[in-house]
Amino acid sequence: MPHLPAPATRRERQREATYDEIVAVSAQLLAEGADLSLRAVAGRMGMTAPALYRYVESYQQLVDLVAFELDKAATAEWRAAAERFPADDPAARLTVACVRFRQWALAKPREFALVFANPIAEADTHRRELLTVSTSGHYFTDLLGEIWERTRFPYPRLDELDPVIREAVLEPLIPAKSDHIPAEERGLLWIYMRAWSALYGVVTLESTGHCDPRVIASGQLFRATLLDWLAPLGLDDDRTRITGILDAELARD
Amino acid sequence: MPHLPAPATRRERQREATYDEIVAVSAQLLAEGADLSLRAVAGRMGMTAPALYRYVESYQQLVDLVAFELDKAATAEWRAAAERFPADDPAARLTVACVRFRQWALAKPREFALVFANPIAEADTHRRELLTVSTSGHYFTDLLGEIWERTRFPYPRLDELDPVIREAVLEPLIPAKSDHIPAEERGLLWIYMRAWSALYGVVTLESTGHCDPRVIASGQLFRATLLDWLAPLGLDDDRTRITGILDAELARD
DNA sequence: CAGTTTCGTTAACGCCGTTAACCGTAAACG
DNA sequence: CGTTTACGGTTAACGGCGTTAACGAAACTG
Repeated sequence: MPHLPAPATRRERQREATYDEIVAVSAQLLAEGADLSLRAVAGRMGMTAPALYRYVESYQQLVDLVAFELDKAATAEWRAAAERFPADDPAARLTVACVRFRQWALAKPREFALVFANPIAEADTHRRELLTVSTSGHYFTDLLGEIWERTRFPYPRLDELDPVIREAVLEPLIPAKSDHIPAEERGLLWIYMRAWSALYGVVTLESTGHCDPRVIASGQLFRATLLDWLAPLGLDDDRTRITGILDAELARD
Repeated sequence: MPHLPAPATRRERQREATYDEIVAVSAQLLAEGADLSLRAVAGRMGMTAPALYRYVESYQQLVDLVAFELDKAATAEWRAAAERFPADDPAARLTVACVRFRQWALAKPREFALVFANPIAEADTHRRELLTVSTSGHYFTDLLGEIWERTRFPYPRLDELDPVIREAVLEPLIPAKSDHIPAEERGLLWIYMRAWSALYGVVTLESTGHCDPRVIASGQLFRATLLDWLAPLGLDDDRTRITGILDAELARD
């Protein structure tokens, strides 16, 4: 689905194709356990390394590009899996998406590290921007919003929030991100941050392996973390149903 | 405090000193923002890179060694700060230790990544061992145990735990770790894992910068995460007092 | 003292990111 | 249409990396 109508000139089409190939080859390298390097990518494309500098201005930018695309592709996978449940059941969808997120992180720890554990320096504005356009972030935020529309779970009013947090939810770094949420409801974003922090924590812990492998294999830590969030999201009534979906999804490998 | 009485022979003493210098120089390099490399370490010691192979069998092992020692040193710092509160106030000590852990992670993200975000492959037994001897892990476990001795907060009985988790808490990977906890009380370790996962999550999120910098600066995400754990640890009565300590410690930079 | 182990050296291999100089060809333009 | 420009590639080279091999001196051991 080409959202950009038609890249007009032939050169631009070719260039776009080369970008796609760079990403594809990079993903392939990572999947094989090799490490991502300009020379390896170029080599597999039948080019020499310096040629890649026509497309990317540094190794770090290649990493960023690949990370962004991996995030996009992975999110599409989770979304597809979640859509086994109807659109009016966002709680079920979020459950499935979280499990798939974890399974992706466990199955592809190198990719996960690239996308989610890649350190971003304080000053680096460019990479921060990429972060705020994160596809997965948008998806999880949307699901949380849809849940709220149904359960109306409580979230802090703006005047209850710490001033700095208030500012941060009112004017996110990239405006486009949450334009659709009216100012009075921005307290929702605080819930999102807190929930994301919990999810991120347990998944990163497991994906990087800083944990007893048996505990990881059991999935209990992840399960318990997710269940803790049913109540805050107003899903107490759905508890047994969601738990069933969660366990079924975990069992699916 | 040399726990090994006297390294006996002169050679062994020299060797030990060289190890210490390797670690010291490595820490120095990291602190300067340079990256850790065999050549850089060797160079600064007035040696050539291959010489380091007499002490370490690979670059990864150098990283592990340095990570272990950084963890030890950092834990000593947090412990020293926490000991501003008396031994019979483990809740206050844990609060301070957690804040100091976070501040260390924010001030030295490279060191934090080395110690806590370094991916450990499933199969790699050697590195797993190092992990289970983690100094910081011991310290936090101990503090949690001391809190339990006072508040007797509830934890799952062994027969309530998932069988895999039961096995994991009964026979930790390295036995020496929690010998002092009687079998019936091993459910405590489950609480430890859950709390550690939450702490690890928010600190990793902040340290790697995958977050709005203003949110990080405010410390609110971290604060909220910690406060959520007061109730489960039976510290509801101490809530205002602990909150005060937490805020004071956060304000201390 | 002779023999052996320990700890360092130099040289070299094959990677890596990055830069500079160069060149054919495809697009853009008068 | 021919000319010019800019794009997308090349080769060569620099400095840095982890790692191995061959070698030597100095320190311990009997």
